[in-house]
Amino acid sequence: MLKKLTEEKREEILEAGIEAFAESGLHGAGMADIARRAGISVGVLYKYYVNKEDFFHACLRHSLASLEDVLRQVTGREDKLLGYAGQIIRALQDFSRDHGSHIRMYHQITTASGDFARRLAEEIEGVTARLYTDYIARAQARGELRGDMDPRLFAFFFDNLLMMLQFSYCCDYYRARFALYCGGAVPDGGRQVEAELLKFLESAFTTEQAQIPHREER
Amino acid sequence: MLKKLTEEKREEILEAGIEAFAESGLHGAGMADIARRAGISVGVLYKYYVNKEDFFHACLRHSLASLEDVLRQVTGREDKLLGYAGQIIRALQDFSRDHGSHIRMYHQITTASGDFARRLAEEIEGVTARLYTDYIARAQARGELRGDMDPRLFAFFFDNLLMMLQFSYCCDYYRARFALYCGGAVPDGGRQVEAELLKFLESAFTTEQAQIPHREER
Amino acid sequence: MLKKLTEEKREEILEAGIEAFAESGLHGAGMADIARRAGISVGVLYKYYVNKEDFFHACLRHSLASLEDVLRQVTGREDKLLGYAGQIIRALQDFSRDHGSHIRMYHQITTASGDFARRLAEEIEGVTARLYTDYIARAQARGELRGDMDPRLFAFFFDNLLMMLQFSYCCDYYRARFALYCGGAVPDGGRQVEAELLKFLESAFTTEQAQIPHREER
Amino acid sequence: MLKKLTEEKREEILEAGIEAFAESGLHGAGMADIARRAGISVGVLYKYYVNKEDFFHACLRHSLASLEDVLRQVTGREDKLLGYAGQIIRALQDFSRDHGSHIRMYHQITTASGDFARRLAEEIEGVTARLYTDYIARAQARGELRGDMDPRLFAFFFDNLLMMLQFSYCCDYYRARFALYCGGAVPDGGRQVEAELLKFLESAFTTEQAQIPHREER
DNA sequence: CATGAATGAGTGTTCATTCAT
DNA sequence: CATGAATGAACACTCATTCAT
Repeated sequence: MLKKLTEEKREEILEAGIEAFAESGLHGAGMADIARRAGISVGVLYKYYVNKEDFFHACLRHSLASLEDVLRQVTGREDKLLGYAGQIIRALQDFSRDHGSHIRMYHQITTASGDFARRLAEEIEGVTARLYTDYIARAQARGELRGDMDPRLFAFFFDNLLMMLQFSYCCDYYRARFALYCGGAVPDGGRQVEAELLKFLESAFTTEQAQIPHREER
Repeated sequence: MLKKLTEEKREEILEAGIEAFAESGLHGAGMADIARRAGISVGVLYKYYVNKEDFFHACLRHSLASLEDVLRQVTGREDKLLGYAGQIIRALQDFSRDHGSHIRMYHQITTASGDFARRLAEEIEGVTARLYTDYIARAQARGELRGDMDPRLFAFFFDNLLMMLQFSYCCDYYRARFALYCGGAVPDGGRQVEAELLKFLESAFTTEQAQIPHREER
Repeated sequence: MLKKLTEEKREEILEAGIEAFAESGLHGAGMADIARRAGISVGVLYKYYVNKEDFFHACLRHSLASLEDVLRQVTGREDKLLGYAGQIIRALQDFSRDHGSHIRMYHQITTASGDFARRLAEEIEGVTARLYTDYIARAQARGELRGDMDPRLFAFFFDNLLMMLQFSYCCDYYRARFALYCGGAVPDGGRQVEAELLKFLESAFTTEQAQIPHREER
Repeated sequence: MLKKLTEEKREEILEAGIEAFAESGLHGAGMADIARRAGISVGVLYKYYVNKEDFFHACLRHSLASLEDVLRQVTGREDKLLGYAGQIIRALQDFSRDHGSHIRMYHQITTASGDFARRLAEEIEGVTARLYTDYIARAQARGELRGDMDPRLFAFFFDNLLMMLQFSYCCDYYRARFALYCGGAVPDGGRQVEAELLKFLESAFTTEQAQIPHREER
């Protein structure tokens, strides 16, 4: 669709869009503002993208591509859980540091509703959902993880913790919330957070409980 | 701030606001729409609330009050972790079912930025952050929980899992995401999710690891 | 649809719209300009009319109503052709003088195309087309008009002459064109034009030709 | 004004312009669209024509040239009214069939206003106005036409009927209007319309009335 | 010299907020 | 007091015109 735009300029425009959408959401971001950030005129946006929604999708696809790049490097090498999780955590921490606005945009996207939300969720989460579920199921089959868990739900919990970690690095609200727990901004480049999260995950994933405590109705 | 409004009408107005903000966010929700939902005129809104932001804050305070009611009932009785967590989970599941729009509004709020975000986070998360951190620290001191953990970070992880659970019950995006993991909507009234989450938490919180695996630089 | 607007203001708004559409056409006229002419804000227009096209149709209906008022007064009393035509001509001359912008708007409408044009033509011309055709057919049956004519086509020619007369009174282009024929603006309040047009029509409608001249292919 | 363009390309560009102006009017037609239709770039348009209005005038002059060609062939041979009118009608019918967009453009032009309208009217109608008025005056002097008419006004009525005929062949609105009178599209290549119009004209132009009916004030 | 990408003022439409009734 | 009509700034999107390549 793009012809004369250099790849560089194209990226600059998309990054400007991602920043705007990250700050204000799909509805709140203004095309004029995006153009100004990117150093172009509104006309250019409408030359290459049919409308705001189309441009938004282009930003999303652009961002997903770089996210997938990062994940590909990690998920190639099968590993023990701790190594695997540690690599993913550090990869996502890096991604958060370098592409905070992408994470913020994803977070904005989670406020979507209706069928639009469903399509976005599938587009964004589909890859990791399968990735994590499959890995965990395989590791469970190999006997590396506890047998008494539903791999799908545990994968879900795993991803939940990772998502919240990213949001806590990038989104103002979650950063403030993190500070409430730890009394300050994210410390020491995330080293300690990483270590504690790994502890948390290792125990959760590997320690089988003697028996499921029986609970009657609430 | 309110004078002649009956308490009943006041609640109706605030609930209408919460629903609107839950659907569309602070910026997206329309004052005229809110007035229509509440069966009043816009004039009334502006009589009792100076502007949209002020009204939004009133909605938030109203919602926080009912959330604190729920939590108070649970957190009064000190308990073993499993019992404690189980009670909270079920309380939040109930709250999600009965007040989905409140949860969705909280979620919308997490997209705030700047100092506004900080103040909101403190207002909303302050209570639970202290609650969870203190409980966990005390339980750890009693020797009920593992000693090799940072109680603040583990409280943070604990709250992360609970927040995501609530969003996964109430917000369209997270519901769709949950379906990607579990191949359908939230099942059996959340019984199974609750059970698995408790397993996850119990192991994470009680099982001490032999040694923290040493990791060099990324 | 209108509630608080006085009938007076409503008319003022519609007249402002008619003037704007008369000058610039449906596409060329600006809602902001119309609001300014009517002494209101754009918001009012959009409160009472869903969009520009809807407002345009309201203007058209308003204008057609006043046109039909004028025609009703004339066409009630059946008359000999000359009296009938004379009355219509004078009524339309009056209408042109008092509601020039309406005529100019009709003229703008004739530039429509596609199905939109068809619907407009039926809405605007349907009444007069039937009126004239029926009158002429009846007068022909009574033996007052020549027998060797197709009443529908002659009604069509009759209406053509009337339309052009109105345009020649109201539209700048046609006024200038009229001046080319008569060396000045429309003279003496249209008395002479009326007299000559009646002569033209009377002969055309009443004089039967000896034989239709036979013509072969072009 | 044109330099390197072949005559062929020049015509193609002007025809593309005429079609666009015919469809959408001076204001509505888009320069980019015109360039696309003509298979050139917008830059070329602005190389040879200073702006849209200038280009529009070039289109108009081009069209007038071909219209004058057609009229010249007819009006050379002086003839009796019926033959003269018949030739003109058929010539205009042919022109309408072959150059419908030209007629539609003329029609669009009639929506002009102010001094712009005056200049256009003189440019377009000047020729025929003089042509018809002179012919009729001469024929009247020869005793072929009725003596009790104003040749200028009768020429005006004559041209009115011809203009409307052309519009009724080419413009969507007038086509629909014609259908209201005759219950369908223009029939049989216009043969019947031509015959009836000739009847109408012959009687109107040749039959002298006994006395002008005296009319007092309305 | 042709191209068509870039510009940016202008248009239709929405919505927070005010204020006459 | 309550109402909801009126205001007007803001935003998505278009298109005549320019100018770097």
